[in-house]
Amino acid sequence: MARRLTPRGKERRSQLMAFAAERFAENGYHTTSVAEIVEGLGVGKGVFYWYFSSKEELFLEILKDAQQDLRRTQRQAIDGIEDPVERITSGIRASLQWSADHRHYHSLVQFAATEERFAPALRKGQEVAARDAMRHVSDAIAAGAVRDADPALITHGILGITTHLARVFIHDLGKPADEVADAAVAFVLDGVLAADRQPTAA
Amino acid sequence: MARRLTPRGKERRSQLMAFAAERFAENGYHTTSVAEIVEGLGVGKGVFYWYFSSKEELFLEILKDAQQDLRRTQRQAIDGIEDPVERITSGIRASLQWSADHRHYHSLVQFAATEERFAPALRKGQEVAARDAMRHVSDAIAAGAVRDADPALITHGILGITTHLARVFIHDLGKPADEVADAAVAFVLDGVLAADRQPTAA
DNA sequence: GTGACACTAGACCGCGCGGTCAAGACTGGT
DNA sequence: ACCAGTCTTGACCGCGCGGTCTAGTGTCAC
Repeated sequence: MARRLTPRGKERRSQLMAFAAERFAENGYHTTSVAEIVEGLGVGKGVFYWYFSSKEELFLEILKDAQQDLRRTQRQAIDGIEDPVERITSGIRASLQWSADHRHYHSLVQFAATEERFAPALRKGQEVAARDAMRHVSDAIAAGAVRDADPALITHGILGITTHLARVFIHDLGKPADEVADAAVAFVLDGVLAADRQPTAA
Repeated sequence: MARRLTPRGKERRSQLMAFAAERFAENGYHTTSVAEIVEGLGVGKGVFYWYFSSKEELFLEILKDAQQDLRRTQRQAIDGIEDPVERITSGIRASLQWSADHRHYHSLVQFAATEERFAPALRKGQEVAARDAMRHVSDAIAAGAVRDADPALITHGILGITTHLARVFIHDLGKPADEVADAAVAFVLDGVLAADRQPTAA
């Protein structure tokens, strides 16, 4: 698409994306019709196709936006932190907080993975994120702070814990993000740190 | 539905479920039409609606089947094992092996979670699985083998690692299930075991 | 005030979908 | 041999979808 947009136009576009994201997350992509989206905003169908060339494009745009936003949040969170392990834990905390603040994003991702035409775009963003995280893991291993195992496996173990706990405890059960973050960090560190650990007594 | 089925009928029904599961996983639920399914099997449309009252019912049936099969596999894997920690690790290994043997199931689950009308059925099965696993975690905590934290958090941490590693390394990268299982178990145990652990040296 | 263009409305279109149905073929029990 | 009931065929239906298009209206630069 890419049109010249006045401030008013930008506002409309954002409205459409925000509302559609909510509906997609709630009801699913296919079950949410373009008609439903424009009706929900009380506008005509022409508005939709002025800003997006198709429903598919809208979805991809929402996905891209969310991935960029998460990445920006993570970068800000670890900015200025030197210790690689702290960078990792801060990243985890930031991700979980972001998850709590953008609840519908999870469903969108899950859906995108199930359809051939959305999977590539999704995967691309996730690979970028995984590479970011893996760099810190590798740094931590090099510094002797994390046990010397395949960084890819460690990284994805961390990502797995983080996303799953986000879904179950933040998304579904509504627990506060910081509590879940504490638990996630504890789990990850005790599985990852090479330093000694006190046994919890028998 | 529930019809009286002759052996021939049961065979057809299985064919339909197997083929549909493959197409759903490959292309998505909505993008796979009933017409496509029956054409793929070279039969008429009436066949489909003889065995299933709707496309939706078919999907739920596939989901239920898979969940039952996984659960059966897990039960068999831990049968006769006493030590709760070993039960957990055996469960992890069995799950990952099952994942490798039933690659398309993952996509189905991911999709089911994104649509209001499938989510309940999915969640129900997952809660059963989580409760199963949690019992062993609680046993392990009681035995002093696992550190004394919220069993739900520990359990879901384990499930998160397991499913995520399955998706990335088995599903996407095609690594052998037993290798991934070793890594998953190592990650989980070092994050969970209360017993002493040797530092990996600095 | 006027022209240029960003923006909006909503009737309309064709397609392909999920689902139906009437007619008949196959199969096994008796 | 026959019948009851399982199984199969494929033309058909109506609906609702994504997407189009025309006739506008709002807005701002000059």
